[in-house]
Amino acid sequence: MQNSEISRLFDDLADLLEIDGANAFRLRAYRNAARLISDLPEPMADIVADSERSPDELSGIGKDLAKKIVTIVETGSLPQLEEMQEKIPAGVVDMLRLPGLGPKKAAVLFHDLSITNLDELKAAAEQGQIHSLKGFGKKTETSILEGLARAQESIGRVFLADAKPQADAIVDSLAKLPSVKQISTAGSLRRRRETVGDLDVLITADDSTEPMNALAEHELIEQVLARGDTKQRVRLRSGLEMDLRVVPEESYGAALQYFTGSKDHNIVIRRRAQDRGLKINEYGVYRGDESIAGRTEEDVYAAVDLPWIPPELREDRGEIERAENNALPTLIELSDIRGDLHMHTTATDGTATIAEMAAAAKARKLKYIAITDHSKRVTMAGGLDADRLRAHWKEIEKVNAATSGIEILRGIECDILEDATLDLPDDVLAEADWVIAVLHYGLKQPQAQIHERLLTAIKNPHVNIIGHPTGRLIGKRPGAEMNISEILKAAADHGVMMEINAHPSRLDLNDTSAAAAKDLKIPIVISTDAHAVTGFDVLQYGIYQARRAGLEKKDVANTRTWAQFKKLLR
DNA sequence: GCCGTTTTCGGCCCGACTGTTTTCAGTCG
Repeated sequence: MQNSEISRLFDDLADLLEIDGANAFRLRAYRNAARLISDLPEPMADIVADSERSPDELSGIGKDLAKKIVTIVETGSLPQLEEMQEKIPAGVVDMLRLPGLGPKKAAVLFHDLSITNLDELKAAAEQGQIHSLKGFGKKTETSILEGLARAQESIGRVFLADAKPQADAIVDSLAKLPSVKQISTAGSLRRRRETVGDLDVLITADDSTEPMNALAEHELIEQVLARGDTKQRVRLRSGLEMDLRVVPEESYGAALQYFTGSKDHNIVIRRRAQDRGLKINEYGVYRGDESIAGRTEEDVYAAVDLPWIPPELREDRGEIERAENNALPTLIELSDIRGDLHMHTTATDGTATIAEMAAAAKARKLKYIAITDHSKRVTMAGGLDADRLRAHWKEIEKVNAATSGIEILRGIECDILEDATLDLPDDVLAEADWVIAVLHYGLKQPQAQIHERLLTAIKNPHVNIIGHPTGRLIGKRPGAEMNISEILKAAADHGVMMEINAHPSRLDLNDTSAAAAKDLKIPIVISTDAHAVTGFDVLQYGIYQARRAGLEKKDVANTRTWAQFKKLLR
């Protein structure tokens, strides 16, 4: 039982208890425990197995939660959760994903209208049954329908960061089988799209029996949905579905190219083949009946006179023309990154101290970090006013002086307020090493107002970068309305950098906007926004997004040393 | 639910906004 799975059970239970109207502090205890467990650097199962130790040695875990954790580790399930699931249908929990619907409203819809899933919710909203409920109105009804429309687009898609570890675990175990020669993921996961609909895995093997049996029995697999000689479809415990394809060695490259996509990219490639009197399918490249390529992807691309194209670029967004002109970028790698310039500590809503974050960053071979806690507007996080910020900076200086091997910079994540002023005065911002300006609130304002806010920040001489520029949360919230290219032009004019926030639910800027920023020669900074020492782990997903944008090492400012980086600051 | 303790139960980060209401509950971060 993984920490993430234990954490998930507590989060699920908290959702259900919330709809059930449980005490808010009890919920907090469950959610704290869930976060604590998922951030825990060692497996909870190890603590349970150790007779000298118990989960309640962790602050935030008491006798009751410790008992539940032991139950989960030993039996794989939590009786209280199952009881609650009997009481409240899963579809009611789904309603919480819609913006504007929280636990109280979901409970009213469930109890008063007997709505148990999103389909029934849609029908009720369309029939106008909702606006007459107490506490609801016309606007709520409309926003429910809008939220449902958006939720349906992203249904079944999960964050790359959730899908990839599962795919990797399966690939790793299948790769160890004696009969398996080659193995790779394909599809949107291989292209590192920010969300993934299902998993595709390709193998070459002498015989499909062993890998298919092994997959059927893999601990992550819940059910085999279909099985033939060359293709098996399974459902994972997480709900994701996966196709395993067994192909002959002479077709591996062709199949990998075919199943990696994207569809649009492949259409252009196949058209090139036609122009050359060739035919490409998942088995190979053919001239008439004769196979002329297919063993490797390089061979397939070479057959249409192209160099191999990195999967992240295969979206028919100009990569084929670039390949033809030998102008493909050398994409940035995780190991190119030298510093991380966005993170939080216990001063606001982080879980680790300055020193702990610095040590964790150093262990990841980073040479510099900026501590960028929240400004005072973010009250829930205990955001810093000028006095507390200056005291915090003193503390950072102290830790920096006492630490070797990594430079710790004094930063701030300063809110751009709804009235287009900054949350801290200029004389304070002027003292910082690094100022990130961000929108957190009022994201629904009209575009003109959003622009005014962003332009105010961009024009402020102390602002170095705009953090998570759109404020989107993938699959949940679309981000503020803006003309991003206009904002980027202003940033380019004023020497303001742009962030790719690496958090899997943000990845903001997205791939296309980051590519646009590159075209304007805006230095891009890939940041983790870490709120815990484990928060640095998401850096990889920021790199994937940057690769999809075609970014090279030189396009990303935090691949430089801090001394070099400083020269980019205005 | 947890914690700390004045060892038995009270306190636990909360301010702004929205849409509802006509003084505020629910949602958000």
